[in-house]
Amino acid sequence: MTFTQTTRINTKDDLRNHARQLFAEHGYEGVSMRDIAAAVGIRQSAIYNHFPSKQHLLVDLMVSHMEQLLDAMRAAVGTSGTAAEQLAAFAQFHVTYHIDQPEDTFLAYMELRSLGPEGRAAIVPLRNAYEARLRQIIEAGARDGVFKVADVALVVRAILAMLTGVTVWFRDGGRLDRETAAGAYVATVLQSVGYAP
Amino acid sequence: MTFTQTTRINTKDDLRNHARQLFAEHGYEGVSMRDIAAAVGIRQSAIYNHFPSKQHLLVDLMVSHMEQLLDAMRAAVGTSGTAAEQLAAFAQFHVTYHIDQPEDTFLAYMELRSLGPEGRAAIVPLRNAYEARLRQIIEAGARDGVFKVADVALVVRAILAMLTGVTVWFRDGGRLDRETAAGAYVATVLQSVGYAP
DNA sequence: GTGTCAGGTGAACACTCGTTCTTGGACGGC
DNA sequence: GCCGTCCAAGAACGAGTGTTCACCTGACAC
Repeated sequence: MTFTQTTRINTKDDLRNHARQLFAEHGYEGVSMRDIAAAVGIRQSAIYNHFPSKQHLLVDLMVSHMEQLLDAMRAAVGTSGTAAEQLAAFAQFHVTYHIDQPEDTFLAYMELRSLGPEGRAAIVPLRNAYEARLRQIIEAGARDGVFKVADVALVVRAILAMLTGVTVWFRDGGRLDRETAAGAYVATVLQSVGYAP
Repeated sequence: MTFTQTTRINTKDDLRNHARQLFAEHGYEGVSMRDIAAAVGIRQSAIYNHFPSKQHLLVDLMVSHMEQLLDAMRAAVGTSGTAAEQLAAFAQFHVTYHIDQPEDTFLAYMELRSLGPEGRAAIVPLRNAYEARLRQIIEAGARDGVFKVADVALVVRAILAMLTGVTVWFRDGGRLDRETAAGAYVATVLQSVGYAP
């Protein structure tokens, strides 16, 4: 008596979505294949028709997130404008993207340690490419003398940590709305590189 | 034939130290009582002579860390000096403390979600007290007009996230030494609140 | 109608998990 | 010498882990 077996539309995407949410909430190690299956409404064994292992599921989630993040960032920041404009666009993008996709981004920054060597090898270049774009902007501003930074690599990491931290406290319906929060981060980032308009 | 049974000096501290390191490396869920016991050189069952449960071990670690952090911060920052001086002292302290105790601090910021309600109830007030001190400093600087901040609560969280991020990349023997890194963070933090000396 | 097949099921595998319990040796106080 | 305390060992508990496998079923192509 297996009724709804054929009413499923896209089990693979359902698995991705529920796994993303559960991993973000309890951590990779804290979620079992049975938990994920139960959330989707199938049995644990059926997951293996879509993903060869739990680890592959995690890597799939993290890689696709990083690719989307990278593409979206490049589209949002562009290549024209001053260093200050690009930095503002970058900060604005990073904060709003992280507000809109808190689970994905939380996962990407927290579960690197749950990745095996092959998974890490897939993620690290994508992260580096993302960081490299910010580094480019900071370097351009420093070269032009509009930014004052003590150490470029350190400031790049400091800015990313500062912006990503938005996921920890931001809640829809809280004291600040998306735009106000993003604006405050943009202003803080611009000040942090010593930009005086 | 249990030879070394009595040669143990302080098993409880050994447990704390090894558990701290293992939790920081693999996450709370990723470490078993057997792992911890093996690291210390005893059997799993002997752990329960010192801690009533794995959860209590985690709470012990996190609470004692937060208490030490809070005490050390208050000693380092003091209560005299201008807002800028206090902020510089705070940033300097936070970075060097996190560089020196990376496991403790990583744990404290990552494993809140592994805490049960009673553990969370013990930690949250300590975290709040720590944040509150930084908030005090920022507010004083903003009141005096030497700091320009878009939103005090947001900037407090932004600064903490930025500074805590040092644990992700800093390695002893790397390109930057402790003092250089801490100095760069101090400069970046002061700029981020719009302080112009 | 019949064959193919993606995608379900349920049972089972071999572990590992946190925790409990009984046992026994070493030790300081009396 | 004896006793209570501390703290270790080792076996066992029931439950949960990721994964595999044989089997079944509904939908679609021809």
